[in-house]
Amino acid sequence: MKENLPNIDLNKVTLTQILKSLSDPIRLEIVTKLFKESKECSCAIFNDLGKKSNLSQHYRNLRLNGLISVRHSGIHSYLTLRQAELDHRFPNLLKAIIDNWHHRF
Amino acid sequence: MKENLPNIDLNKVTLTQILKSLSDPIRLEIVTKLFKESKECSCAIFNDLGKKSNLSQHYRNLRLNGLISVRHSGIHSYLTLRQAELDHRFPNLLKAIIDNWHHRF
DNA sequence: TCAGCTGTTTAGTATATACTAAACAGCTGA
DNA sequence: TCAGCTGTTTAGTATATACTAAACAGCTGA
Repeated sequence: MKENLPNIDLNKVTLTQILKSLSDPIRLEIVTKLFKESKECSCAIFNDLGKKSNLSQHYRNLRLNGLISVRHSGIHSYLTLRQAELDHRFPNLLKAIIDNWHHRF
Repeated sequence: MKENLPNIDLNKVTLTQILKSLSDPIRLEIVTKLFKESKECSCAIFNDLGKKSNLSQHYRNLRLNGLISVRHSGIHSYLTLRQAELDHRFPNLLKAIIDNWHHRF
């Protein structure tokens, strides 16, 4: 049984960490997709964004920077955007970024 | 007479460029200070943030990513946050980031 | 005129980042 | 049981980044 890693304490996550994490197009895409789904999603839905080994590192980055939590169940991994917690620590930030997602290119 | 460089066309600036530029603590500090002053500022007020050669590169980064305009006059350079234009292209983004500036560390 | 000022550019370095390929770990249906 | 699946980790690479020191450009007051 694969252990679920504990969530990062958001009180230790800085604004610049969040901005840097989301300044990568693939990570921004993942987070935006999770936001729009507004529920836990299997990693499988992101496979069109790149190689699995690369995506896995982006999941790790997002987890370590407090943006997502990761749950392992059976063969799959499931990602959840930590939206409520992020809104609590960084009010309006996530929404403002995602609302401007259409200018990502 | 030193030429003033033309401003970057904000329509060509992407969301990820903005986020990456502001993910650096020094640049975030400069932009926040310009926001709070809400007027053109001499570079001199940022000299406590680091070496001049390094700061100059950060000014360049901010200019190339559409965040500031730079005016040269006599011996000094003056920086202006392109707030209205940024708000037009990226609604609410700048404010949301600066409002969370206290969590930069 | 020119010493001394502000800010920029250049060259160089150390570190971080994004990516790939390959090996790997863990799970599950046949 | 085990082949084949999903996703992770490791090793390696190419590029980007942040920084410094030193040279430089342009301006100006004495």
